[in-house]
Formats: sequence, structure tokens, C-alpha cells
Amino acid sequence: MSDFKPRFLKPSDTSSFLDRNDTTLVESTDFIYNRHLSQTIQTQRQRLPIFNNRNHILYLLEKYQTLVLVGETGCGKSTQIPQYLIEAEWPAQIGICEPRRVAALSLAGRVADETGSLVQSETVGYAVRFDACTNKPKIKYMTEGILIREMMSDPLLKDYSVIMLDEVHERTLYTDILMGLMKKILKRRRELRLIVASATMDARDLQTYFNNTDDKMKDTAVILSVHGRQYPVTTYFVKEPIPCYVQGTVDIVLKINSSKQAGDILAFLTGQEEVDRTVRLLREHANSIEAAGKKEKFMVYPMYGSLPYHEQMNVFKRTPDGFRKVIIATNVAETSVTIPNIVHVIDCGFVKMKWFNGQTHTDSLMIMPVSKASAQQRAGRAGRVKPGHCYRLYTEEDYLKLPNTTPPEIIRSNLTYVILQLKALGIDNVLKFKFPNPPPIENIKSALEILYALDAIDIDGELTKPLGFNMAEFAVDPLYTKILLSSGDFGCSEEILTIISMLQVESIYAKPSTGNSSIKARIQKRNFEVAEGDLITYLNVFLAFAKSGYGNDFCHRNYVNYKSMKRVLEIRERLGKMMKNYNVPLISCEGDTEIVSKCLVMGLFSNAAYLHYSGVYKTVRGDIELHVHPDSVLYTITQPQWVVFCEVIHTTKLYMRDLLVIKDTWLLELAPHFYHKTTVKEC
DNA sequence: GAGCACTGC
Repeated sequence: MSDFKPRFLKPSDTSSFLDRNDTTLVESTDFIYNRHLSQTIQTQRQRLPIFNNRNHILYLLEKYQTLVLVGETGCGKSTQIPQYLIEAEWPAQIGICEPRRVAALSLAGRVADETGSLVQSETVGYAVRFDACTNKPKIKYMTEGILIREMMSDPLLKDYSVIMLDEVHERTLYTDILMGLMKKILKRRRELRLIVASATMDARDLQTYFNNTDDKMKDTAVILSVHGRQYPVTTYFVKEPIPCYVQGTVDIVLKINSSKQAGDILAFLTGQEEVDRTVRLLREHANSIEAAGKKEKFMVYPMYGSLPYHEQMNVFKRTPDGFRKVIIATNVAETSVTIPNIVHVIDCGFVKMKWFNGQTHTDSLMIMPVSKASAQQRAGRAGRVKPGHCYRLYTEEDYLKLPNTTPPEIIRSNLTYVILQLKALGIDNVLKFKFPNPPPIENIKSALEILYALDAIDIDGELTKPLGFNMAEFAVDPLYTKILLSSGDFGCSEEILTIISMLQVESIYAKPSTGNSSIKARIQKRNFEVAEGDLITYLNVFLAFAKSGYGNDFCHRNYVNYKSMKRVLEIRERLGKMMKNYNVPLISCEGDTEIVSKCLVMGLFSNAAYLHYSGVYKTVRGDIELHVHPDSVLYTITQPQWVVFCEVIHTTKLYMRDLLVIKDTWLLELAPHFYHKTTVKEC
């Protein structure tokens, strides 16, 4: 196997890899080595590829309402266009929406440098969750959710003259919602301008989508392409499909390593288990190469989201002289983390994706083929420092069959929170909302049912006052908001605040990947476990953390993730303030776990399961077979008769996560309406 | 016995 037929990309694809890269500037989350620090900032700005298009962009924005900008990584679109607009004296604010916090922060920092101003000044600022600018900067970088929030108080975005949606090709949940909302706003505010920045080939679709059909005389949307700065990347495909991409990755790494080609290697796989397995296999080879005293030595590092922080940092460290670096990563390395000095990329051609199923109300993690856009993005990771190579573990024929773009998140997501927010923005009939890609009707129906059961909407689908409106304003899942807003009446709001905050953060427990300490970690975790289940266990962990004085040493001793706990504190304080705003008294029930559990059922009642005599759990609605997730404290102890859960994830089986032990009588006592309710009229 | 990646005043 691993018989590669080298070939260049087709002309239509090569554009992204053409130009020489001699200045590396911040573009989105990508970092940053500036070889031309000695040059003036103005000279540096003028070297960017987008500079040649400066006047054309300004002209197009005079003439058209929507500019679809196809700009490849490194062209400077996210930092330069806002500055061009300010220089051309466009009035009011320029708002730029980014899918990730780090992108908003680093872009604001870069533009502050370039304009010789401070971040959070009158010129440049940013707004992300828990960290907003108070003034109104001329150029404002923000995360997507922030702009949606702002629409709630300012539906026509009157503070802005231009909105730029960045990284649209990623098609995040909020990108799609913002596109739908912007389409509406553009019709009502003809002087407003929208820039839709995408790295890929969906430009035509975007143009068609934003063209205002009321305006039959002329187009209101226009496309402009700007080339990026990348070294050429030579792409190779396998001649025949390969049976196993883990083995395939190992083989290619060894083959590159034994060839004369220098440079670090980055391989994309779909999940932690695959990454760990590949790392193990490759380390065996690396050890035997070293033991044999051969020259081609290399070091292998894993990279994935749930890896402890100090282990993640390994991928940025220099390897000792004479060692090549090999990084085996999940999709984190595609957009969120940029690993420097990569020359060879290996792409398995697959990605793990979450899909929500509205009929069963469950999420599934599925391994799917990547899109062409993704494959291109992965390949581009090889061309940042010098000409690179991308080895695709699939045939060219299969590549051509891939979809152009990743299936938008909105068609595969739980829509409860989205619909709540749309309704708060005055979109009464969600079915008529012009999504760029409409989500499946079952998912909308399922969301409306849950919202109705939670009392957030009435039988006509209207938001209830005040509960529904309050729920739309809280930045947590509606199920949890319901619990938070009920907790005052139950007299346990302090405890609930803690539990909900703990649920906002992944990986409370540190999970070392090495054998010895991973066993210790598991033993330590037992200390906090209680028979009432995971949610009360989280409460225990937090209380112990608080008692220790919120210290790092406590976390270290108990294998609790300190960074996560600090985030919990941050979120807890924020949510606490919001509770006060809604006049929910902050009181403690002083250890009465039954009160806390009952309050949790106020939101989780629809996620109830009972232990079937066959020994597995079944959902109360629908009798779907469920299992306790191995991470749950209930996995190792006698399984209780009745539970509610926060989440179901379908991997090898349907697993319930974050469980709470309940009594069946509570369901009828606390949610009598739910198990015999009718469906909402809108469906 | 199992854990794609983001995000929200």
C-alpha cells in the first residue's frame, strides 16, 4: 500500500497555494512570526495581497450592499478591510464577527498595533462573552453570539454602517443565523453594508442568497476574490482506497521520515482513540530507530482538545537536534490551533461530527468524509513556512465526490436555544425564516415541543412573559435556565448556580494520559462521588474546592482541572449577577440534596429514564434503550430505578451523561403537564 | 469502559 502518485492540484485549486509568503501576519487565529518587524507598519500593510484591491473593495461597497469576499488565509482581509473603511471615512461602527474568541481578541490586538492605538480604545475594541468593551470603538471585533445579543436591543443594528461576517465557510450555527438575520436587516436598511468573507468555493451560493430579489433591476450582491499568501503545496492521492487510515498514517510517516525530505509532519485523524493508537505505534518505530542508531530520528506527540494543557504545549516545543517532529492531531489542528513549521500534512479524509436527531432527541457522534473545503484547509497547513506536501489517504476519485463545504451546523443541531433567540428577536414563525440551509423540520418540531414543555412558549408558539423572554436572555441552555430561575422558589439557588456552572465547562477532572497517574486520578475522583449521581458529585467537588480557598494545589492533589474550575468561578459569578437581575434570591438549602434534586428535575424532566427489568435503561418517552456512560459515578455502583440525564450521546451505544437519581413520583409532581401534553400549533 | 471542534453580557 501507500503507493502515491504525486500530482499537482488542478489549476482551479492551485490559486490558494501560489503566492510567496514573505510576511506572516495575523489572519484569524493563525499566529504570527513577523519577519519584517523592522519595516514600518504602513509598508507591511501595503505588502499584503489585499492592498492591491483596496480601492476596488471600497468602490464595490459604494455600489453593492453585500460583498462576498473569497479571501484565502493570509491575504489580510480581517485586519485590513476595517481599516480601509475607517480611512475612507465610513461613518459609525464597523463590526466584525468571528467564530472563535481568540480570533476576536488577537485581531483586535493586531489592528490596535497597526493603527497605533490601544485595544479597547475609541478606534479598536472587542466584545466576547464575559468580556465586552464598554465604549463604542470604530472597529469592533466580536464573537458571533454577541451580535445576536445586540440585535435584541437594537434590531436594525443602527450603530453599525458595515458588518463583516468572517470565516463563513466554517458554517457554524451562529454564522447561519446571522446570515438569515442580516438578510432581513439589509432589506430594511439600504445604507447598511455586509461583507461575507469565506475561504472557499461557495461564493456563488452566497451571492444568490444575499441578492435582494425585490430589486429586480440589478444585483445587490457581488463577489471578489483575493489571493492568499501561501507556498505551493503538492498534493498526493492514494491510487487505490486503503483499508485502514491509522495504519496508512503510520506507513506514510515512516515513508516520509526515511526519505530525504526534511520538515515536521502533521497528521489529521478523527478522534482521541485513533490519535493515541497511532502515537503508540509510531513511538515503537521511533524507539527502534533510535536504538538501532539510525540517523532518521523523530518524536511523536498527540494533539486533541481534551489533552491536559501541558501536554498540548509539547507540540509547540522544539525537538532536540536531529529529531523530526511528528504530530498526530484531531480537527483542533485544522482551525483552532496552528502548529508552526509544518511541511508535510497527512489527511485521513474523515472527521468526527455531532448530529442531532430530532426524532429521538439525541446527539450522535459520527465519522464522516471531510468536505473539499476542509481538505483544502488541512493541506494549507503544510504551506506556511516553505513549499509543502499533502498526502491524502483517499483516491482522487473519492476527493472529487466530496461535498464542497461541511454540512452546516444548523442542520445537525439541537435548536431549542436558537429558536428561543429567534423568537426573542421577533421571528415568530421560525418555519418561514430564510435560513441559508433550512434545518430538518423534525428538529424544529422537537425544539418547539421542549420549549413548550418548559413553559418558554405558549400553545400558539409565542414567547411567554416573563419566563420565555428571560430564558432567551440567559446565555445557557434553556433547560438549565429553567432550573436556575426556579431555584429561588426551591430555596437552593446557591447550589443550583454551582451545578449549572460546573455543567458549562468540559473536563472538570484532569485525565492524565500516562498509566500511573491516570489510575491515581480515578481513585481521587472516587472521594467526591455520591449515590445521588454526577450532578450532586459536581456540587461536592466545587464545595471542596471552595473550602480549600480555590487553590491550585487542591486541584493538583485531587486531579481536578484548575483552569476549568477558574472558568466555573467566572461563569458562576456572571450567572449569579443575572439571577439577581431577575430577582431570584441567592439562598442555600444547607446540604438538603433532595431539594436540589427536585429543582433540577424542573428542567430535566423530559430526560427521564427508568431501569428496565432487562437490566438496561429506557427513556420514559419512546422507550429508547440507554446506557450509563462510563464516566458517570453511577457506572460503578448499583444502578438506581429512576434517573434524569443532561445529555445523550450516541457513539458505540446510546450513553446518558451527567446523571441525577430521582424518584418517579417527582416527575408527576413537578411536570404533570409534560407526559400528556399536546403538540404546539405551529407544527 | 470511552471522550470531534467551537460558542453565548
